[in-house]
Amino acid sequence: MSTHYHGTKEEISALDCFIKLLRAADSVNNATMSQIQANGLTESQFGILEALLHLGSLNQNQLAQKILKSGGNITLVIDNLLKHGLINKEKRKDDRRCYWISLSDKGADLINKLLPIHVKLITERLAVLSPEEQIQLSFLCKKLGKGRSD
Amino acid sequence: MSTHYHGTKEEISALDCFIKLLRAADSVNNATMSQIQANGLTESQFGILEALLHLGSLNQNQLAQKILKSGGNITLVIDNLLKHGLINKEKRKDDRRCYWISLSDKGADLINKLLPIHVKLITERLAVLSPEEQIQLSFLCKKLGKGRSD
DNA sequence: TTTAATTACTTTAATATTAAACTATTTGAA
DNA sequence: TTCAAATAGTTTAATATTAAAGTAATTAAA
Repeated sequence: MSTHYHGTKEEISALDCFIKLLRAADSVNNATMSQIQANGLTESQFGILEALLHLGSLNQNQLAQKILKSGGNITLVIDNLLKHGLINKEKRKDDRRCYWISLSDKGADLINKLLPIHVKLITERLAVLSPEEQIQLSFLCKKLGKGRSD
Repeated sequence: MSTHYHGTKEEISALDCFIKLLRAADSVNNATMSQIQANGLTESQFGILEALLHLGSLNQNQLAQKILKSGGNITLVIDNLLKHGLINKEKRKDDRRCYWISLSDKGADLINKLLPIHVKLITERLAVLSPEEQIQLSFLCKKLGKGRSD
């Protein structure tokens, strides 16, 4: 257990920071999952409903960029949301390559019901940090996110 | 686009912080992916090889806890690593419910080759933060991770 | 010692996820 | 105008992921 790779101070600090970052993100995210699952949704499905609520009708490409998933993935998740009657999908008249994806009444009801609880869960979880600490964390994360390759 | 849910200041701050946290974690993580994929591994496979290098032989339960995945998932990923000849799996003599999972020579060579590059990629990515900022971020993330439900 | 509870792992069914190859449509350039 | 390139979405093949139900082995309790 001590023959393997050992890093410099810089590397140890970076790795430590990285693993804590992953765990923290995972941890807060997990706090929202039981709510979502209890309502028969997956995380991706919830993400799409949320985007549609905030942004109105979108095509699949726009959704893919919003929730950072591949086009093929969106096709499938949209399909599952359709099966559950939570969204509408209609071919655009002005560009027949695209579809307008929008919330159905049922979908709008559901996401409007879930979102306040979702926000509350996240807020409670983040409340272990003071307002100043939250601003600090946002700042540091923003800096890290800058290197995005998409 | 303005009929939907609007939160309190506290909620807005928490949501903003949360989304940035997710994006940052995703972003740094993605920086390591091409290395891993270019060597024919998935992220989970890499995680298991890494754990085995650091900790020596483990059973599947221990691996599941290490990489925070379900037991069923471990069964599958172990199976795929076996197909690639990267690990060994042998029934324990003292407890025939368990298996010892360990690195094969091929697996050890691979992870020993990849890990230094992996560490370098993460360190470079984290270098946008000063040492003090990294300590700050670790501290804040640790606080957030405390609420883990596992 | 026999049986009940626990533990380790597997299997199944459903969904997710991606890259890559593909179809259909639109746009733009010769 | 015509055809090449770009764009939107689908499909396929491979892997991941989980919860829940199932099998096998061990432990503990009656």
